[in-house]
Amino acid sequence: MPGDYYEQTPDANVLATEAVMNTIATADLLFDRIARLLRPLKVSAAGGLVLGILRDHGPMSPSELGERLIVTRATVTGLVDSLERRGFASRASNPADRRSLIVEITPAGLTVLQELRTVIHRNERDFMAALSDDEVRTYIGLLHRIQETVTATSGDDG
Amino acid sequence: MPGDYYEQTPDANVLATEAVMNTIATADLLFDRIARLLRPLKVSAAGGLVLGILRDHGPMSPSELGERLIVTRATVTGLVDSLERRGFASRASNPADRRSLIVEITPAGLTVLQELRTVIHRNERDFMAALSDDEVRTYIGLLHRIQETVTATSGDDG
DNA sequence: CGCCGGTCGTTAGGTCCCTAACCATATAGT
DNA sequence: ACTATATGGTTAGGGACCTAACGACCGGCG
Repeated sequence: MPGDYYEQTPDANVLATEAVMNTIATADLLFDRIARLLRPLKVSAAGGLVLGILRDHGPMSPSELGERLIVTRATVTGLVDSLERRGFASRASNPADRRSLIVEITPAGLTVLQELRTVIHRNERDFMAALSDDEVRTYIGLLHRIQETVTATSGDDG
Repeated sequence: MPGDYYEQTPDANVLATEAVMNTIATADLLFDRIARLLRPLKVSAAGGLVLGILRDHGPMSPSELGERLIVTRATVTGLVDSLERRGFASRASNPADRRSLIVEITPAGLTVLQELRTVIHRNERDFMAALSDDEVRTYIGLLHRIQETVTATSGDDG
């Protein structure tokens, strides 16, 4: 079914197409499973990511959060709004720069983060259960090389 | 940076975690590149997917489209709305079942689909350029096995 | 000192996706 | 035949993401 997308085009490279489609399909599957696991905890996957960064690297500005998450500042505004609403993070003004803010994880945030990590770890192992450790290592190596290639590709649409 | 998410939890399996995080990161990267390539054509990645299915398998109901895309009927409503607005697809009523509709690709849709496929194929090859054919085959094989495992995982959050 | 470009966070508006609820229609069970 | 249930598409509402533009503020340069 992924093949539905790209067929019957003269310069089609079926192998590359299948690889790309399957990468996206697999990630969607994993992301969906993780989102379902997190739902009872009232945190989104992105929200959990923010909490993890905040806990592991300490309070920081929305801009820095955006850089680490690789999302725009506008997106961070929404994510922090959501976390603040639920009491998992808080915003404080930065005395050193009146333009900027400092986002911090709250005690409630730390608690939920711990639960979240426990739940996810338990399942991640299951997701990769079909692969041996060596195969997982090979898999990760291939992903890294693809990432490098894609990152280097500025995107020639001509 | 993917490691930021899942650290310092007793039962952490670093290898599995890294595999999951990298899968999602790689897919995000690929998806983003594809979305950028498509933007000038005024079609979203999802919209392109719909056009491809419509062209390769003929007119069909929104429900069937949803099954093929693995998205809900509600999502299909929005996608078809968007395609219809741009003149790339059309809705007709199904004489055999008055509840249901038949979605069809228009000539303009066929044109844009052809452009879209050409642009994407050219780039897909580049994305996988760092890997040999054998490596791509190995990669696809690993993805398939992960997909099967994850699909089989009902999601035990206990 | 004053201006001017750059950065900070937010808002506005848009897309894709979801769940839940709705109405219209179809079909099965009695 | 009539009712119960299931299915088809839409709507309503929400979340994560984007781009573009805004007001507030910082820093450097003349």
